[in-house]
Amino acid sequence: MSLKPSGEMYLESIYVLCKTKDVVRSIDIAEHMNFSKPSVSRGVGLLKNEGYINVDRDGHITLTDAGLSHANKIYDRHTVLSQALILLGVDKEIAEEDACKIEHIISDESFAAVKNYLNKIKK
Amino acid sequence: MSLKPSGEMYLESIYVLCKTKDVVRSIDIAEHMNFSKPSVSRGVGLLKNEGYINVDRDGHITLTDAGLSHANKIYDRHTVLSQALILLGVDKEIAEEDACKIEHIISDESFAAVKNYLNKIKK
DNA sequence: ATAAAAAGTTAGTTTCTGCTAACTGTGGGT
DNA sequence: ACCCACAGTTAGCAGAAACTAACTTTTTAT
Repeated sequence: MSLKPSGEMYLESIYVLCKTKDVVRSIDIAEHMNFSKPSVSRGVGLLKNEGYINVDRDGHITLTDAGLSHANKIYDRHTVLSQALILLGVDKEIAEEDACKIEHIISDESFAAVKNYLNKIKK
Repeated sequence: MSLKPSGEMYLESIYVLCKTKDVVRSIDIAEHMNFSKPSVSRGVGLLKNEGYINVDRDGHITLTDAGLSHANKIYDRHTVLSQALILLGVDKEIAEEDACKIEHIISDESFAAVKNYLNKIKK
């Protein structure tokens, strides 16, 4: 049972929310992603079962090592892809949206190539 | 009821098959996509209902104007995206696979930007 | 203390898109 | 004429991932 696109999205949201809030709950994720509470409840349950997050009895969510490393990977993809698109002249808004979709499906190889290109250009 | 990723894939396959065969049937699509006959049967039925293809009583499939224009669009995306990735150093095989996935989800704006970049570089 | 608001869960629905099993229909070869 | 192979369809299953409605449980505020 590997992480699916939707699981990655939840993980990424948790990661982002952790940076600005001291505590992350399901409801915060629901608001951030604009999903219903039951959807998040289910998503969070899966991530917990798969060992990517911990949920204490106050409903406070934290990333495990596996969760953090995966979230880092996805977040890196998000950053690099949106930056690359912006560099090509795409509006920030749209670049973000597209990065959100592409980050889950692009292969490691292609992503590495894009990242490499971006790094070269930035100099 | 707009075209979903899977519908776009069927359309693209039909388009590609049309270029090498004089007649395209469901079974040809099934072989080309490595899908079962019932899956293709359903997919073809949807495309027909939505007005993207015509199927005559011999089972011969042709693209309508709407179908052709959509197929052209997707095929263009496929070509441009895979070329762009190859240019960045990605293996042809992997570039093709990634293009297949990205072509359905990238926005018009981002695609235009990539295409523009590719055209500039090619000169 | 009690009522209301907030958070989370359960149950069941929907949509998408693949699958298998089993059927129908059609055309060719013997 | 008869049987088989090929093409296509029907019916039903599976699993991912969203939703609503309707709980329960917990927290807060008067």
